[in-house]
Amino acid sequence: MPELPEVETVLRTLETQIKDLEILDVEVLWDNIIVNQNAEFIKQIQGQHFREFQRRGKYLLFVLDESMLIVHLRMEGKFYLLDPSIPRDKHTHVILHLSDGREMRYHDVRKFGKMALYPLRKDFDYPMLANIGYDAFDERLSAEELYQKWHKRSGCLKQMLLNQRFLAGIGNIYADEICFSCGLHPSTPVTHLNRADFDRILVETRRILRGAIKAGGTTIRSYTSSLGVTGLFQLELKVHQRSGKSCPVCGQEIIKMKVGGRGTYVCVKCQKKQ
DNA sequence: ATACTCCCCTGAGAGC
DNA sequence: TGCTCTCAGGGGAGTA
Repeated sequence: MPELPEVETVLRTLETQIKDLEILDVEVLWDNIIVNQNAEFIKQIQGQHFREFQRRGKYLLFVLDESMLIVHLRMEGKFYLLDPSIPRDKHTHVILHLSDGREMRYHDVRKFGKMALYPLRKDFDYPMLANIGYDAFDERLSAEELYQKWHKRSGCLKQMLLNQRFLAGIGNIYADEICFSCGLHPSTPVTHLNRADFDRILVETRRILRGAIKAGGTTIRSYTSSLGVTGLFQLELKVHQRSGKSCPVCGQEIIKMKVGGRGTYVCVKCQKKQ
């Protein structure tokens, strides 16, 4: 699943490919991908150009001339830039016809992805972003604030990392890696974490996400090469999807368990529950 | 306000 | 071999 590093990779790759191109026309082949009214979406987006490329958490933000196009890839959303002569496959749901003659195709096996178009505004108060907090790299986000907001809440560490309301961008893969890197068991109740733990969590979160961006993201079944870009961070994963293999630190066998209803990988020797 | 559950979808893998 | 069943998974909507 594309998380912050994969979304960042997709965004930067697209920027080199489609910046300042015009959207001539749009075909929507599966209505539920579009959040607002289809007819409106198609009418408004025609004739606009891709001007700026931004990201907030796992959301892609495309600044057009007069609108903001916001996309969430969810589980398996991908963009392909292809020549129109290449046959469309059955998982292609939205097609933007670009002024350089190529098609920008939104491809999504699960059809979970979403895109919406809103009039451009400076305050970023778009409905689709209403429930997400600071991006993990936002300088305004501090361990102190995270601590204040979280340390009295119910739930465990992994649930906190996956919650996008305060800290946005982490998904299942990086949540596991962050927990491991901090030496904390993912099911540790948040109330058991102290102020120093929050410092470490935020530092490790940023370190791991930065490393993953540098590697071009993680390529697993649900996130494979989009736009010809294949991430390599899967080679650096320490616990995620490594059940049965040995912990790179202590050699203990990594186990898979459920935490907060999510498949979770953990080294129970390095990650003691607190 | 917070905390659950359901729902959207399809393909992979298990079980028979 | 081939069918049917179960499950994963981000996040919004609805409900307690």
